[in-house]
Amino acid sequence: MVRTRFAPSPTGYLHIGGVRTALFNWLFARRHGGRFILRIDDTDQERNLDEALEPILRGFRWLGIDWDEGPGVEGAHGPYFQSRRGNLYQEAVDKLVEAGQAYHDYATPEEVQAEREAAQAAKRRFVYSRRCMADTPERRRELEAQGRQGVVRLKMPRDGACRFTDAIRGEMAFEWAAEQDHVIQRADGSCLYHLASVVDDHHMAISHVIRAEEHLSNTPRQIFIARGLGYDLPAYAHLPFVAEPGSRTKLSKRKLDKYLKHADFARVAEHGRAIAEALGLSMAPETFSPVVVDFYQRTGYLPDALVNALLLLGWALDDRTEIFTRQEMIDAFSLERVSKSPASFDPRKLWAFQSRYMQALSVAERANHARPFLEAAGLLPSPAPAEARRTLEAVVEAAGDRIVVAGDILEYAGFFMEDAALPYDEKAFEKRLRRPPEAADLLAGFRDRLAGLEPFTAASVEEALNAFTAERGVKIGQVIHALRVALTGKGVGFGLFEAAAILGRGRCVSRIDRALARLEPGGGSAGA
RNA sequence: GGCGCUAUCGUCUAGGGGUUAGGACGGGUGGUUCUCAGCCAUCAAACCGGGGUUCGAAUCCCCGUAGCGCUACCA
Repeated sequence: MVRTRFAPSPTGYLHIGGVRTALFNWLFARRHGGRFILRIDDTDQERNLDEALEPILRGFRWLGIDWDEGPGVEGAHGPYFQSRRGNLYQEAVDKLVEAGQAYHDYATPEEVQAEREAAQAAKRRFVYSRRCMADTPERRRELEAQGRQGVVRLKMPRDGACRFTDAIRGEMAFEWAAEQDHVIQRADGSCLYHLASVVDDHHMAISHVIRAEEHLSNTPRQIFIARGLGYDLPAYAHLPFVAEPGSRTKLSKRKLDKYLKHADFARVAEHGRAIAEALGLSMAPETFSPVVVDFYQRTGYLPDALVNALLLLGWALDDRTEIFTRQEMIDAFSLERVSKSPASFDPRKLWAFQSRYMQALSVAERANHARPFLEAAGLLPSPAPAEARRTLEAVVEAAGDRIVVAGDILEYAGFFMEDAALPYDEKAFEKRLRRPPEAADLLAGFRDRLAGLEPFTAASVEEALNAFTAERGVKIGQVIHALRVALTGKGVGFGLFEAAAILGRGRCVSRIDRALARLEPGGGSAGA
């Protein structure tokens, strides 16, 4: 039975690199009919657990990465919170000490550090002298009588090598002597990560440990612990890092400001921020970032697009397949095809996936994705009346592939506003209405045509405009750009005739009148 | 400092003793449209360096170099 796991710390946000690791674990479990376990690494019990965990679970749910055991899904191997498994760790520590694979040690951190520095100065590898090792009760009492605090250290072998097979990197060999006598239990009785991780993996019957490359060098000490406890070893697979955009450095959640200097990242972040602002959300910059899953959820990306992009970060099927449905990726996934070198996360490539996935949806589906954004912005009541829904679908259809993420609907907010509330892009207003001397006259003339136009459709408006420009002997561009600004407030947008048809005769006339009034001396040109 | 992992276009990658080194993103140019987006066509762009093995190396081996990781009473 294949059983894989992902063990996030409750940090308050789900990081894109972590999701990639979780995804590969999930895919591997699903591929082999196994189970995917979510285990919460909450040994630092400093913050409010629920508050710190919720965004992580929400992110996984949104992405469709479901867990078979973990928070909210009880199984035979719980509890799934490390903070509640202390008894198992203590048991393991005792067993290791009893078996002579670990020992109580009473050296102060300063004493150990001094040895470490001496070794470095001599350009030797550091090997602890075990000067304060206490392997008998008498020795323990003696050292404790000196007022020393004890920890438990691993008694690592000092000869030979640790060999294991990594499913991605092949045969590995590490000199045992390079390993430290790592502390597994602190003076206060709490246990450290490596011990807890090995114990939990065993008790949760994890068959494949699939994790990031940073743990490759940690594997020997974990194997030592597992063997000391008499556990069967899981299979290991060490994934390449997810690196920063445009670099080979490990992606870190701490360095948002640095990523924002990268042009591609900045662009995506800026786009997301504009959507958040249109929604009136005040987002904390440290979590509203393109390295955090929440960013994509809030700006209206499709989970399938994000998952697809993440899939290709360190894995490829062949020389051309890029688009995978969830089932296709489950069927195709294998550890053998995971690459060994770090992959840097490219938000522009994700954007391209998003664009493709969005365009593959029907108008009704895209409208469904977009509607919550208009509601959140206060532009559409919830539930929306039938007429508003028709307008929404018409806008979505006309906008076509201009709506890449669902939040892009807010670019078309003007269609959902009162005429009197329509904001103008001042530069466009200046260029298309104020500066061309004939603009006001042409617009006024065409307004009267529209006022009597029947029926009022995209085709009839186009016909009317063609007739009008022919009569006046002007080019179509002399009217159309001015009209666009008058109707939508913007200099760019989708087809103008479609825009007019969506607004309808009354609103078109009203918006033209408002723009014309604004053109007159003293006509609301303040701030221009 | 020690130990380890890694190295193909700017980015993600395919290939893996003989290839015009393939695809995608991004970029350039031309076309189409009322603007924008798109779409179509087209172009540029890579095997880290040095040695070896071999008839032949980007591919195998060694050495460098670089990046990253581990070297914590962090995870």
